[in-house]
Amino acid sequence: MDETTNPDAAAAGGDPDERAQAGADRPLRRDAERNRQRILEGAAAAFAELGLDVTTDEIARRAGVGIGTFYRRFPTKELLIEALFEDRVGKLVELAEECLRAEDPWAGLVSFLDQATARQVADRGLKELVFSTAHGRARIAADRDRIGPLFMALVTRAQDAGALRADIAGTDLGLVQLMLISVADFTREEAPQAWRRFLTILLDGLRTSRDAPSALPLPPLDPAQIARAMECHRPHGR
Amino acid sequence: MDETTNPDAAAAGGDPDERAQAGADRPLRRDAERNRQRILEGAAAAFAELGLDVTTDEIARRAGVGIGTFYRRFPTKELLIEALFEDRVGKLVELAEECLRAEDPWAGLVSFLDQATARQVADRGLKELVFSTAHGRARIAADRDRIGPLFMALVTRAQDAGALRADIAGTDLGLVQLMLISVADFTREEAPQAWRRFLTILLDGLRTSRDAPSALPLPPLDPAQIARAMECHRPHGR
DNA sequence: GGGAAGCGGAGGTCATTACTCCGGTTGAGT
DNA sequence: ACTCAACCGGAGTAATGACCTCCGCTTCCC
Repeated sequence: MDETTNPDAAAAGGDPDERAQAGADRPLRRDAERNRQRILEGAAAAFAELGLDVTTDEIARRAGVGIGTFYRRFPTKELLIEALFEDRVGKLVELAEECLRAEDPWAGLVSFLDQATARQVADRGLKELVFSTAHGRARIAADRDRIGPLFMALVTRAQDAGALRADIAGTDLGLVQLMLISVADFTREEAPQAWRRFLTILLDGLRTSRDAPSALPLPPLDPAQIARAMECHRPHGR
Repeated sequence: MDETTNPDAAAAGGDPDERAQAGADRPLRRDAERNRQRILEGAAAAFAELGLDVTTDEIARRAGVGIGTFYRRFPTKELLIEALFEDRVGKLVELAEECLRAEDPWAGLVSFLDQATARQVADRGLKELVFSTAHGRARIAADRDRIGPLFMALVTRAQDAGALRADIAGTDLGLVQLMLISVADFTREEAPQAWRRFLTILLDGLRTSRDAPSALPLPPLDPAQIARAMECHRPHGR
């Protein structure tokens, strides 16, 4: 169980088959390895679309394998989540660091908000990992903790440049993303990009000053779209 | 069953007891009427706090009555929802009409956003009724449909006055509220008023122009508060 | 004081979800 | 080719939770 999910574990003990260490892959039978990949792919799609609460049956169904196979590869759903999102959250941290190095501090901040939100809109599971400590107790939690200081750095850098209003704190950045993701959750079916309208509006509110409003990147929803969004909107939950 | 929930029904049929029509109240035994009130009160609190998905058991528990009693008064949870929220949604419509009559169009718009959001933040059930057609098929749905045109009127009036940027549509108003409520849901335990920060920021983004940022009505959350909010945050659902 | 209306809550039913078990199958080494 | 351990699939289990019914006892009203 451990060796299928944690590549480092096998190397430690007295492994009878030394070739296992030489090759990068586990000594996993071909069909088993193929199914493992299928599960990873199916789970990634399922988590992105439905969130971390998808049933194991749904994941197995999407992967095209039996439930028994699923549980042999990942004894716990939690282990699968760790395996899948270990780097995804880390990538968000990297994005923040990268945007912190942008020449224009304001542009860096905007770029971060835009891309970080886009990723979480595209991946419900990622959003849930970022905004709740319910899952991901291991490495994911560590990455999550690295985000806070980076928020603060992005904010103060943009403030020092005189672009961002002075009364904003690092913690506001996360809440801004939360707001945008909520809009995206609501309008997903009708206008998946609608959240960008509100990012633009929010940014106009976050600037120290401006004359005219920035151009909105896409048209508003019409009432019929709102009505349809309300139809298939589960207040909270799937 | 009907006569306990629908006051009009009893008057129609050949009711043997004519006094039932004379008095405003149903010929309901005193303890029964008392329990009915308790259920209404308990349910109002439960819906406000936990949303429309609260279990009937929880409602009965808060009301201090048995489940049997609950079901005798309200054969269906849906009937209870109708009875409770019939006017609440209507009150939102009235609020919009009232704000439409404000001397200053911009102030009217701001006032509406502020109060409408505050009511939905204070009452999860109300928010769910407004943003989803899952519940409330009768009179509530009718009231919900009256809101759209009023949004449009509020917007165009503020735009004609030159205060609101021209590229906003009526439908944006609902989504702005949705964003603010999402923040409130997240920060509820730590800083119940935090959403007002973002209302101010959004309004600064919605103005046609401004020089300096408006003062934010309360301080930002600190990282520890965010962390605690993440702890007790159920990604979606209770 | 009598009887209808009402009370409470144990428990039935049904749906959902994480997870197990085992008879049959497949792949890898000889 | 042959063998057997590893693997596969999915019916089945156990736990949970939600809605709602039923019925023996209580309370009110006349």
